[in-house]
Amino acid sequence: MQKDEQPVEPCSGSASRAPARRFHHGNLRQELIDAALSAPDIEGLSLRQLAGSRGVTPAAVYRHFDSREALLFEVARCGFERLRQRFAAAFDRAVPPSNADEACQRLIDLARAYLQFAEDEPALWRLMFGAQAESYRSTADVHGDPGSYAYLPAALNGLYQRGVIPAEPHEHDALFAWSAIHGAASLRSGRVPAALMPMAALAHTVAGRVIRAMQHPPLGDETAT
Amino acid sequence: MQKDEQPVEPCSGSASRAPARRFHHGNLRQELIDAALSAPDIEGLSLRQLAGSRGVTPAAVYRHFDSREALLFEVARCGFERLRQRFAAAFDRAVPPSNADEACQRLIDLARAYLQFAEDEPALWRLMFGAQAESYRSTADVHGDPGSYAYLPAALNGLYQRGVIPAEPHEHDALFAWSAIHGAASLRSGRVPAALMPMAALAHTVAGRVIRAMQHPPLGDETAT
DNA sequence: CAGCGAAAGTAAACACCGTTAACATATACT
DNA sequence: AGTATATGTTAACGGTGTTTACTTTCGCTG
Repeated sequence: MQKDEQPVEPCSGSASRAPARRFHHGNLRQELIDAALSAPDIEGLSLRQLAGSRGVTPAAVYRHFDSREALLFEVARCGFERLRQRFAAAFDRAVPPSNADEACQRLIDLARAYLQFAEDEPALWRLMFGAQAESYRSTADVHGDPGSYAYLPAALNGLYQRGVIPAEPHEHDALFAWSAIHGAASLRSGRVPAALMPMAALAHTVAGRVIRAMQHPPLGDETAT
Repeated sequence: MQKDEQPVEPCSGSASRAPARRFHHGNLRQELIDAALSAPDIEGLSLRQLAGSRGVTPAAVYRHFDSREALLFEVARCGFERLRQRFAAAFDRAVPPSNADEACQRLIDLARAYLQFAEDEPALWRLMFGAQAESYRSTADVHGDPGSYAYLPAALNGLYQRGVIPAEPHEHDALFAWSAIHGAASLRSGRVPAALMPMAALAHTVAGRVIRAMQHPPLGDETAT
């Protein structure tokens, strides 16, 4: 039950202008989202502060969103859109992969994009995948939006087509790959010292091992298909 | 700057007694922790409700904790202790591993314990590893407490000693294994349908593939050590 | 056993929060 | 011009974490 329904919007990005304007300043909804997007602690944001930062009363927010929750939901949607764009940029670097190395690199790039996103926008990342995240990605797929989830299976398929992995990838393979990458990002954004391994190396390590894991039949099933 | 400093306590477990007692009911601190431990949404808990549920005034809480945050911190500590106990139970089933299969099984059991914990106590899990978790595990290692983090490297060492994996495990190996398992738990406690794969199968799949990944040199480094 | 200090509770207040209802104003259309 | 609507404001409600000042009980020591 959203109140505005603007058709998705490019999730702008240019935030923090002068808050002063008189009565109708015509652009509040997006300004609120933008301000939230660039807050150091999105989930901890107070609706009143947020409104105040745009030079507006708390109640004004309710002309554009049903609740604080609904606002954060929209913010999360923008986050997923940003993530999708990063995936697209990383993925389209080499489509289709012309050889095995390129197919591998594509998965590595995907992992790197994911990890980099978590590092670049930790608050947004926490909003999207954190504790209460379920409510913010309820409408969407595992990734928040089916569009961005499609990249991973596609990358795995590329590995299969280029002969890097012997078997056509299953759902389990995607789940495992996704688990490893997501887990790495989770740990990195948590307490694991970021300096322990540079981002690119981490992406390479994780994606590389995921590939290695898929190159052989599962444990306890030595008879390959 | 904790106020009580009771020497760790076994993190009891027996919760929810009758709230009625007069003035000094002698056991409040632990009762508060226990009540929080078994709340459906620990992070969303209101200090006032919590106090009320134990038949006590909000201000009484401050005789035992510096703040709500400090209370949740103690709750998280209990969570990490419970997790450690589960690890211990899973791990000690076969120490030392007498053959390769047992060494593998040990890692699988560890993964299973981790996943099972996330499923059994989702609220506690979210508190420990969720959005604001950093503040709750600040004193501890990646796991919240060095004791529980030691199990994973030990299991990997077992794999090496039994010849399942060719190279002595590095920090990277542990990080990768931990990432995959933690990621799987994260996704499962999130939106990935739990019914997609039964717990035991998931643990087997994830741990199995982690092992497979470690059985061969990293990508781009075909020359084994 | 009396008395006293510390421990552990209460009561009342503060500032802040999300949310709502009633009201005010600027804009857009006929 | 005049009105409907979108978009603001003001004031209030109940709930929150936290503090301050006061009160009661426990445990000790003379």
